Amino acid sequence: MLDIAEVAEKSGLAPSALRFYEKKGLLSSSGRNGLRRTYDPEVLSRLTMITCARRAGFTIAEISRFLVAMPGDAATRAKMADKARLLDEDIARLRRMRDSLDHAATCTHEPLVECPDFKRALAP
Amino acid sequence: MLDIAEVAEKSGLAPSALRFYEKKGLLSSSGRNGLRRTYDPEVLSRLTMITCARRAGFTIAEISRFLVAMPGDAATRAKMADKARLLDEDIARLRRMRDSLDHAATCTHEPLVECPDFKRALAP
DNA sequence: GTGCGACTTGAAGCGCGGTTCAAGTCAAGC
DNA sequence: GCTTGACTTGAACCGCGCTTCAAGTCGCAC
Repeated sequence: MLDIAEVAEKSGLAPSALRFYEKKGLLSSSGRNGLRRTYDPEVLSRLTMITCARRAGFTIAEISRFLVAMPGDAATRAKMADKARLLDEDIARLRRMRDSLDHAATCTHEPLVECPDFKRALAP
Repeated sequence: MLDIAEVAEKSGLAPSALRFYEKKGLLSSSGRNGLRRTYDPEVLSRLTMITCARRAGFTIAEISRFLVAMPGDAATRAKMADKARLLDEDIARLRRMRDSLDHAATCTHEPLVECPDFKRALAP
């Protein structure tokens, strides 16, 4: 069993964030030692997932809905597939942005914002 | 010349957002008709860029720094290249998240969060 | 000249994702 | 038993990216 400081250190999250996630239903401490939360080591992989999902642009509320999903929950499954398609669009957008930035870093247009290559890449 | 309502409609942004961007230095109205802002049609492509950059995760402050970049500004160029490399990481993360969601949509593990395939995809 | 309505301003408010703070509780070491 | 210090709580606060609101100003039609 881990205490909150250990989980914070291993997950890279602040203790306040862990308590915040618990209040929001993303996380549960597995028990208490007195007042103090104790955590099953398994929470670490859950936190990895949560952090990854957050960085992919999911809100706390979305993540908490997905984390309770069961195989029989067709509606949630469908939403996951929908989200995957939205991520496809995000990925395409980020790729264009990256290519524009790569171009911008060497382009000699003055001012940069007027470069036709730069603009074309961003406004398909 | 366009007025704020026209720019709002064509750009898909709220008039309040246009005023907000102007206050933050991302945008400038080209003049006034009395009190009212008038816009050069060229702002539309600038807004397209801004919206794209926002959706790629850039903050207002970052975008405004990039938009004033000149070819001679080596420091800003370098930052653009750095940002492009960060986007590479974001893109990789989003791809993993998308693949996990695609898997999750059909996986029969109970509960889903325990599926080893799902976890492996998210925690490389 | 007198409405009307779409604009103007600054200030306040909101949802998100937390952090910070004050006050209190508890386990462990002396 | 008493201190110490890491935890606990709820409430207040923060930065971001806007939106909303109240009060005021203007162009234009009548």
